[in-house]
Amino acid sequence: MPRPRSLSHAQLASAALSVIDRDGLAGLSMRSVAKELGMSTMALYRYVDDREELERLVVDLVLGTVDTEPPGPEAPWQQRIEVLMGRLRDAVAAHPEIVPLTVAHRHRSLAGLRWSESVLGVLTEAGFDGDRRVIALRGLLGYLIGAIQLEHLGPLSGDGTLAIAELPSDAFTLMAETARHARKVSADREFTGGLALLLRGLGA
Amino acid sequence: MPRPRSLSHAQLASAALSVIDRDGLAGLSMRSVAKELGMSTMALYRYVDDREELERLVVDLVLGTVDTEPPGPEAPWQQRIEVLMGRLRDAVAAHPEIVPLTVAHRHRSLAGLRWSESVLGVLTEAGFDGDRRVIALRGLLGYLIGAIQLEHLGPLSGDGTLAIAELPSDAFTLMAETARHARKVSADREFTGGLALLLRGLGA
DNA sequence: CCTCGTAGGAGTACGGCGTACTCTTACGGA
DNA sequence: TCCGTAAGAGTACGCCGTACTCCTACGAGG
Repeated sequence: MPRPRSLSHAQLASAALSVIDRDGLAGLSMRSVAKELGMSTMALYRYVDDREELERLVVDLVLGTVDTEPPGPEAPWQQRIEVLMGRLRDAVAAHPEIVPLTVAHRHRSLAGLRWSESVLGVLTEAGFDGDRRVIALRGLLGYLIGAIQLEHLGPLSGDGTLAIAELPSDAFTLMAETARHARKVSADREFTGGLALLLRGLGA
Repeated sequence: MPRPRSLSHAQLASAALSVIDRDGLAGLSMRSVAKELGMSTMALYRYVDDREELERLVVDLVLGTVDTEPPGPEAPWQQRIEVLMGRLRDAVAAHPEIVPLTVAHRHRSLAGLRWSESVLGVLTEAGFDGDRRVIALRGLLGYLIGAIQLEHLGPLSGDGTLAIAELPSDAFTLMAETARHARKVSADREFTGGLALLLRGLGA
């Protein structure tokens, strides 16, 4: 057969990721990625059906870096899950701009599914099955997605905390007070603290 | 002063919401909203700085419908919070297409802040303060945002469950099994089940 | 070694988007 | 009645994703 492909999906994805890291998610376009690769815009369509598939490749690239091997089985299951959750959070935190992409394409990413499978493995070994296991996984996933977005797209912590602290404070007494206090709580402690609540609930 | 405004922000927002309900979020544009109102595209900019502000108005309109009055103080605080969470979930569920908008503009919506203030009120009456209260609010908010997105934008429940059930099942044994089982768990039970975990953790 | 089919890649073009800018028009106070 | 002001229309620009056409470089079969 003629003309072997000169580009792998991984190269394409990492070019897109470079664009995102440099110019933000808003800077991502078929044109900008093509320029990054030194080829014409339309040539990208030899490798990808549409922009959505390109985005999925980026998500796969990032989620592919997380180690899905469940941590040592001698540890308590709560801690094993905490490690898995933390690894995914860290991988996304390395490229915060892709947060909206991970949310949109999570369920179509093989790497993401591998991670879920791993979490399910730990849950199963801990004795979860049936409805309880479904609810546990969904609860963890929901918290993970929501917490990551709170962390990277908005207050309480981060810039937004300041905005809230400037509200008409007679109508939002508690919000103002909490926002002020939140500035002293690190994103790490917020994440693991919330997760600990969930895990404690799972254990009861 | 001349030419009183012929449109209120609420009218503008509800026109935009009509477009979204009819044509989906992808159908929302300055042009489509202007057409809905029978006016020129650029006239919208007399009422709104840019598209982002229009989106924020839509979020405010929807979140404005939730009753933020905390339920009766005689009830246990877990139940009071569950009611508040449920009300917000229901309001969003009435217009599922706006989910991405609520996530993006949540922290700039007055109605959203009112809701948070109300949750903080319940938490405070339940004895939470300082770091614990920050973490409780963030945990609840994170779960709420994540769970709503899971519910409306992807698997496990919904169409995606089927997609997962068709995976190479030797590599994703647990995912396939869980997805199959998840079809028998209603979205309602998933949401309240996960929330119950969080609330149980808060109570310990 | 040559040739030919195939797939890679370039170029052009279209419709849609957000929005900056200019011009016209309808109103309310003096 | 007239005038200042803001409402609204219209036009245009530079992006976007992508459909389509054309040219070109390659590798296998003779």
